[in-house]
Amino acid sequence: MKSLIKSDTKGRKKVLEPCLEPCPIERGMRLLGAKWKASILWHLKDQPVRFNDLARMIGGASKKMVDQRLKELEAQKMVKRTVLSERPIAVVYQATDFGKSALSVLEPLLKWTEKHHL
Amino acid sequence: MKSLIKSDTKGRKKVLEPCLEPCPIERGMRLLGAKWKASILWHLKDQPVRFNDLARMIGGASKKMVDQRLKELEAQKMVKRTVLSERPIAVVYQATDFGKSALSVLEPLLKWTEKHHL
DNA sequence: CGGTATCCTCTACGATACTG
DNA sequence: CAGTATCGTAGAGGATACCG
Repeated sequence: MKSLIKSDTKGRKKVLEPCLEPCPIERGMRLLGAKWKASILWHLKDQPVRFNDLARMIGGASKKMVDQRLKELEAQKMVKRTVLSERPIAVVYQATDFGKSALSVLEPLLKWTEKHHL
Repeated sequence: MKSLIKSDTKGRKKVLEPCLEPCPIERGMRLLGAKWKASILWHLKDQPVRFNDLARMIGGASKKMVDQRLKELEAQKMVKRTVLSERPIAVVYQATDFGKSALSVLEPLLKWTEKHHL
């Protein structure tokens, strides 16, 4: 599925692409359905997590992917990035309230998946 | 995102690939998150719909895509295909109870998307 | 009508190496 | 540690034409 963020004309900052699909479920899926996205958000719901720790938690996703998804989530205001210290640099990510609201919306999906052993 | 169905060794019938991700939300998204999938299912929840009608309803998706998603949904037992008549051939698709249960699980996502004007 | 077949493009995703 | 750069590939997805 297509990425949601693009660089602006000069390649400077990242911009969120609006989704124009008429069906709201479809739009919702596009917003949250990217590979690893829900999983990443899930791991950030309870405590702030450092980048490499997160990457390790999501076994299977490369750092590049984790990074990319995190940037999307940040642009979507679902995740907040905090720099704890430079040199040695330390960064943590955590789900915002909005991000948590997204997760709560996915909770039924979680139950459903488990219930049917999928 | 990768397709969920593959041909068997001899290219005969289609087989459902199991998803091995540990996170149930992630798995759920993989099951339902493919492009157009939720949207298609949505249109089949109330009445049976014929193939071409469906393709027209999902403006933007090619027949090929609609066909592909329908086959996945069928393999997942979320949609039932019924041949009404040959020559002229007529086929309808409708959501099974299981398919409807999947939709009900996505209902909160729908509300959430609308509430936040996404 | 309900699909297939073909061709093509694009980009998501992965592996690896590297940097401040 | 927290990323970025680079490169390579598979396959998702689209356009169009065709078929029984």
